[in-house]
Amino acid sequence: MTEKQELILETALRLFAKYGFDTTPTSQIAKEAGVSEGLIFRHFTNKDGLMDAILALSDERMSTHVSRIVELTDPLAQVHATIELPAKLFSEEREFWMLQFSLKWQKKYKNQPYQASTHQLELTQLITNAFQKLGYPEPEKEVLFLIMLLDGLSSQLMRQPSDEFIQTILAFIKSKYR
Amino acid sequence: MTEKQELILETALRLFAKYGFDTTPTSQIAKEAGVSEGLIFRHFTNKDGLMDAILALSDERMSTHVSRIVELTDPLAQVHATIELPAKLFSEEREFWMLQFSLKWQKKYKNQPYQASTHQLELTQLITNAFQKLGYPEPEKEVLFLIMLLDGLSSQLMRQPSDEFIQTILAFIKSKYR
DNA sequence: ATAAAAAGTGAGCAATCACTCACATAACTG
DNA sequence: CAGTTATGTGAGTGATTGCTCACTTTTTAT
Repeated sequence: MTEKQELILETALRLFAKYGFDTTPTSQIAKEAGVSEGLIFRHFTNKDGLMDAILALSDERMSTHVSRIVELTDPLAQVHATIELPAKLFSEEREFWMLQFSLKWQKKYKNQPYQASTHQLELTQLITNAFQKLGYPEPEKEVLFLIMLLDGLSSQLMRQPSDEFIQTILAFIKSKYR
Repeated sequence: MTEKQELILETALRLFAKYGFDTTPTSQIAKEAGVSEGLIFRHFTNKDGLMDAILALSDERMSTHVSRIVELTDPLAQVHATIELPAKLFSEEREFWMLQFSLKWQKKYKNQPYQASTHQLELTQLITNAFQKLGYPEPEKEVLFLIMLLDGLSSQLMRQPSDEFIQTILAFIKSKYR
């Protein structure tokens, strides 16, 4: 990955997150990245290719986070770590994950990111087992419940990202699982 | 509201929900509605005006649903009715509400629909009181929790709209509040 | 050093899109 | 009925956009 390639990806990510994919012209990406427009197409074929490259990074990063949760041995610790995941994602790379979540609603990339990825499935399986070990009578439904909750949490985090708010709500959610 | 005006709105709604606002040309709306393209602009000024007209309907419809919940006297019944709200919205007018939810993530209409409307606030207040009456120690946090949960539920409903799934998950959620 | 491959440029093209406008028809109004 | 307003048409326009391509510069390989 060239220095300019990374620069293009970073800029595209920032602009896509800020203005949306369809409303961000490749000319603007080139301008703000300080490269010629043609270079974008040389490296990423077309505008969709740019998005695909950004999404490929999503999988890598998610993989790291999930494997850290898998490493935990205590099932309750796994559940709590999962609850903390959205806030962690947003604190580390806000724009990147905001783009991910906004994409969930776009038809084009419906089968790509966060939601139905291998890691999502792996995590679901893990937390199902965790709930089972913790003695919950309906672990599958419990996981679905948690997924929905964290989905909504992500949505809240995008609007109200103050540290105080995050800590309060995380503590409250965790208090429901002990 | 003319017959053709309604036809345009319906068609625009369907196409916006299916393909997204930015990627739906006004020419296609006109074509599928069986009217001339110029008529769209005569009635709705510009493409944004079309969207605004659609969003104005959102407020009306939500108002009906919220006032029905307000009319209930039992606080637990209010909570349960709120839990059923997303599924109700989707069963009645799927495309319409899908568009609403997808819009949440678009910068342009961030201050418009579902989320921060008067009715959202009214409902939040109502359910806060309901939780208080039910003896929950932290009613404000409890409401936020429920909002997030229902947000995530909406997201699930869009992907997996089978009746069986909906009934199962609704029953499970409601079993948490009694 | 030289050739070949890769990286980088930017003017320009074809297509698309939101929107206009001159005009036609239909619906009210007195 | 005549006059006025509202509704409806669709070809045309200017601006924008994704993308190409002929070309230059830099890097790599031998």
